[in-house]
Amino acid sequence: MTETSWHEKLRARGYRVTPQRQLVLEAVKAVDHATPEEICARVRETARGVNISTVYRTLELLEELGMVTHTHLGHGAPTYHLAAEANHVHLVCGNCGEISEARPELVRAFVDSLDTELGFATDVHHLTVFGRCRKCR
Amino acid sequence: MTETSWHEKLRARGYRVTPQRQLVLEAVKAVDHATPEEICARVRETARGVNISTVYRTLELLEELGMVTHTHLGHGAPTYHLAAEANHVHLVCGNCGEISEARPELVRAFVDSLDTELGFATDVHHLTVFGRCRKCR
DNA sequence: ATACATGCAAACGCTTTGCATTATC
DNA sequence: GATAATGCAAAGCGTTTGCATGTAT
Repeated sequence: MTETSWHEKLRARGYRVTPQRQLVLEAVKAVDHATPEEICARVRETARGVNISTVYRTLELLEELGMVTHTHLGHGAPTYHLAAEANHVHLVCGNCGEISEARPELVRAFVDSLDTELGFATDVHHLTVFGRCRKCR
Repeated sequence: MTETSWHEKLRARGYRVTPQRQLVLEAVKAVDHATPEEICARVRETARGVNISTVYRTLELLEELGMVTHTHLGHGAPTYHLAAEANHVHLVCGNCGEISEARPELVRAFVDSLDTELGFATDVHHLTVFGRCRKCR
């Protein structure tokens, strides 16, 4: 998505283009798999502060617009990343905590069967698989 | 698992068999997919109270012993159920909130491929798939 | 000028922790 | 009797909300 097109997307829905919203989106691009706190910290490295509640409100908005998605990788805060880059699945090791990614091809058959057999449309972006990695099993 | 065998399992590890621990396990059996609060409430229907912090400590213990597992079905508190009954996968609709279950056969090929290709041993009990149900897509 | 967006602080829901008391072993 | 488990209350973390102020349109 180009710079101008998402500005228009905001305005078309009655939302405004603000520095904070641009900064948060930049931070999500820069720091993949970042928590709201981390995004807030990242913004503060380059610009004068953005409030944590603004970060939450902005992430909610960006998610509604389909620009970012979030995933729960552990017990704590969720992590956000660009929707465009979210075509993989996360594997989280319950023992060592390592987070790896599985290529989308590995998931396709599973997603297809949920669709054809149950009519369920999987949100692959949001899919996280817990278990044990090669080293820890 | 028989009544006596899990008592021995507790004692073998230096844990004690207490009324609270038995009540919490009974509640997990009785109310499938219950949150800690719900488990606490359920116990209070039949017995004199169990403190919420004891419920948390007990669920952690039962999970460590491999007797119960938990899953995050939404944004709120996790839900607990018997590990023995956890051979299905949860499908959560992000629109209407409906929670359904997929038979383990539908997941097997996916789990197998993660195993053979990446050496990752999936904890099927913990797997929750977010998306849109038939009615909401 | 008119909303919408922000910052701040307070409240929130869920969970964990410290410590004195109680109960199992 | 020794030690683990409980209850209680306070604190913790992540998140949401109300409201006055600021700012994009």
